[in-house]
Amino acid sequence: MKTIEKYLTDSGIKPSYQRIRILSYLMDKKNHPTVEMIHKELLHDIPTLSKTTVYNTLKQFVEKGITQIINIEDNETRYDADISTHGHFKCLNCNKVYDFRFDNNGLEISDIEDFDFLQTHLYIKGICKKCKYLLNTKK
Amino acid sequence: MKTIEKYLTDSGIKPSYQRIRILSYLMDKKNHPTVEMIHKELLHDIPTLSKTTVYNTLKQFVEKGITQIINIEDNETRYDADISTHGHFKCLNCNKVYDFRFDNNGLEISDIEDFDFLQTHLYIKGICKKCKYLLNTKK
DNA sequence: TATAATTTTGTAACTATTTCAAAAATGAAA
DNA sequence: TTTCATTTTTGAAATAGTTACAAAATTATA
Repeated sequence: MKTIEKYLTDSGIKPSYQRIRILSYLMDKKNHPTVEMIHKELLHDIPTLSKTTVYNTLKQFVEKGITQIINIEDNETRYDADISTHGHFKCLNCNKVYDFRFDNNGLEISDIEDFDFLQTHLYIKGICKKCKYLLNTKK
Repeated sequence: MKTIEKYLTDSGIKPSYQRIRILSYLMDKKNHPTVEMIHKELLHDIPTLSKTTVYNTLKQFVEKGITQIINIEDNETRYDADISTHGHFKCLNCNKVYDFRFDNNGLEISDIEDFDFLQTHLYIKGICKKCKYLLNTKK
């Protein structure tokens, strides 16, 4: 069995064609896509693919813990098959979402000492390196 | 002039009755409300208050920098008049959103070294102290 | 007081997401 | 293979949060 099929099976998800393709998309592109983006892109290869399937599949991936939700946008949800602890940077100029690593241990937190932490989401917004130089040369 | 009116004026916002009431609500309750919550609550005192006004007012508050958006929920936007750098903890059991302080300097970030940071949002989800004990005693 | 500018309101439109039942595909048993 | 049961996908309709917009109401200005 292929790696991606085994990964689904091991996560308790039957590896249907649609599920394989959606997970592959997430893993290959690493672009933190919206449902819209996934659906639009895969429609080229799977003309019958419905948006509901994309929604259902992603919900299942999240429940089974192989995909995480990114709420860096105000209006729509993005998805990430990289479930390791990492942060997301959104450039307010080009709107691209970048991954970044951060040290969870160095983080000094007050006021919620005896709470149980299950998920940590770190979002930073600003201007990315590319846009910074681009905007500077424009002056 | 009252403090809250002066705060609005200083921020470049004309202190209309609705705006004063909405900002007061945010500052007094400190409950990271949704538009729905603000509207429902203030409707008791201002029966003509429209949801559009709440939306417009909050949008203006965010633009003028006296309110920040909290995207800890998947579906709806929450608002916070505390614009100091602080994190938000959401209890997955009771759904309450807690504030917490964290040391921004201790945060070691890789991969996005030359990026300009404008906003930092730290969201943690898990089980709060209250629910933790409550769930334990239930066993 | 009359007029202009601003603010609020309510309806309609829009968009992301969910619900749900029928159709299609898959799996198991005979 | 054929039949029946189960699972998955699909598409249409419903729902919910948000925005657009023009009319009404309020406030500021001359």
